Amino acid sequence: MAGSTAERILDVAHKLIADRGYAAFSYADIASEVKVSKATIHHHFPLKEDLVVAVLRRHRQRLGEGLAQMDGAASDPFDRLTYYMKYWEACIQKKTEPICIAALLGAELPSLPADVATEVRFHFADLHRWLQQTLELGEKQKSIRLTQATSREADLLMATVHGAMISARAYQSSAVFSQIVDATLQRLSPAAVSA
Amino acid sequence: MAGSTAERILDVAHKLIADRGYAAFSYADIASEVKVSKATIHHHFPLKEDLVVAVLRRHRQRLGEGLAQMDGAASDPFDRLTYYMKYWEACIQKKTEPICIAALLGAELPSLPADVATEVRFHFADLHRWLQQTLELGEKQKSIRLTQATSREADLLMATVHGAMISARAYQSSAVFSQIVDATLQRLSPAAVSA
DNA sequence: CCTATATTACCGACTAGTTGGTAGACATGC
DNA sequence: GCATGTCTACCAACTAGTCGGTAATATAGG
Repeated sequence: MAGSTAERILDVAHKLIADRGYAAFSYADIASEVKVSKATIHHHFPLKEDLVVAVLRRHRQRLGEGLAQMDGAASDPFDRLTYYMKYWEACIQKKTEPICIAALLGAELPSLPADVATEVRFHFADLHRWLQQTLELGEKQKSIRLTQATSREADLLMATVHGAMISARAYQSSAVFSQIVDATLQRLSPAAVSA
Repeated sequence: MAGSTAERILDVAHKLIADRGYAAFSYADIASEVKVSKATIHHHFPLKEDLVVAVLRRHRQRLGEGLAQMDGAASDPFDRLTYYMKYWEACIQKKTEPICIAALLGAELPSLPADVATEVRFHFADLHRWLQQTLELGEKQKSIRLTQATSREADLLMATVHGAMISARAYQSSAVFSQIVDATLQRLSPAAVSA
């Protein structure tokens, strides 16, 4: 029950979006869970688009903060990537955030309202930027081994993680995700060329 | 206008699912496009679940036929994988089938009716089986280079392709998909170890 | 060949319930 | 007084799904 009503609405909305995507959750669902009336939700977020955009903005801001924090905590770019992936591994395992909502909404993109779609694309751009920068630094410092241009490697990495989230859903197990993360990190590690 | 009414319904349903996922398309959408009444669709597919299960079954059957055909046409497992990926690349580029509906529905899994979810998981299992068999054969014949057990490599491959489909949506360009496919094939190729 | 009987495919009109969204009233606190 | 937050009550539009009925097409049996 922590946080303001608006924040609790965002929390539940985030959870429901992660579960069902855009179309399959309703204001009524949120209302019953947050224990406020539907009208209250409309007071804070007049349109469904507004609500989902707000959820995505918060998600994107948190991502930005998290990545910045990671950049501060770990000097080695390889470690940064490791932390990023292990963070998601923990989320999926503990089911606190079983999938990245931007990945889910990315799949549904053609049917999303324009401003929601824009916000989803911002997330992809943000994540791509961080991944590319991290890979580039790692390549310079020789702590990451690449075979493609950093931009392409960033795309490959992002796709792998998103796909792994979906597979974890399909298999109803976080093990696939862990294995894919481990294999990916091993591929990027300069140490173990053939172990 | 080719095919029976039931087939045309399945065609449009498949297209709409690929666009919007499960919840965001309606019988009315199909009715207006196929130019039959809603009641007609219910006549052929009583429940929405039935319709989507039928779409998935047909999709899975076509996949099976396509893979079997590929196994017959190409003796080299590496070529088979190449054909598989290039097939999707063409679909995405020409927008004939902009995404694998099983991947999209995989992301929406927690909110799907049980029998639809089961059918989605069948698709994952089928594809995994074929990938693993192909990788295993390729490893034996030394036409494919792996660093993990074939089952894990199959999971990695599937996740990469699915994630690449979502990225293509987000970037509104098939280029990302092509690049990811090329990088992946290069990684699996035994020839160019470092080019 | 010619009825009688199913079966299939289709439709307009309907139902019960849900959807996102609105209007207006009532608190609470600055 | 006025802004903020919340509520009940409401709405039009849409949802999946049903109903009763019609036309056409088989499939019989005599």
